[in-house]
Amino acid sequence: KMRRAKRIPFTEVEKECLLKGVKKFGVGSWAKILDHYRDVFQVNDRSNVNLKDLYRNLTKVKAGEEWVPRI
Amino acid sequence: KMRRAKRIPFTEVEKECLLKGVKKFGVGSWAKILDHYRDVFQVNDRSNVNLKDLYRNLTKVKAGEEWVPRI
DNA sequence: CAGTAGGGATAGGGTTCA
DNA sequence: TTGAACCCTATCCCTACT
Repeated sequence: KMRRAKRIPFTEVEKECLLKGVKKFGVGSWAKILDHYRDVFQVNDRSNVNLKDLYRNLTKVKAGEEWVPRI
Repeated sequence: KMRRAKRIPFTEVEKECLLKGVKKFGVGSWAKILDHYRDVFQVNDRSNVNLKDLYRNLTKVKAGEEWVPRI
């Protein structure tokens, strides 16, 4: 099974589409969000699991940081 | 999170096991290598991340040094 | 089989200190 | 100042479950 050759950081556009998608379809609807913004996410070959991971990262409380609701 | 009390240089045995492990399991299979040679790496409490860092140091091109394939 | 959740592993930039 | 060892964490993978 092939691993990705290298890590591809998410772009600001990808992050914005993910957050808009969560507003539109709800948390956990990764496949729906991926399809709705497929033109954006296909560029870097993102999967529904990638979107789940990005959301987890965007919403997690960083060390020594106050919690702020994200969506 | 606890920082290590002191820096522990890698032994020659540790370096040999790492390079053998890379031949056996491939670059990036740090957890597998750690487990296969656990008797060696447990001595100084090495982690999979430690092995990744060691490999990076062993294979990196030093200043003013010609590049030589390492594995 | 497709999808999601959560734990775990890896990659690569950063940091420390001798 | 360089470099070996160590840290940080975004990204990616594995597996159980539905």
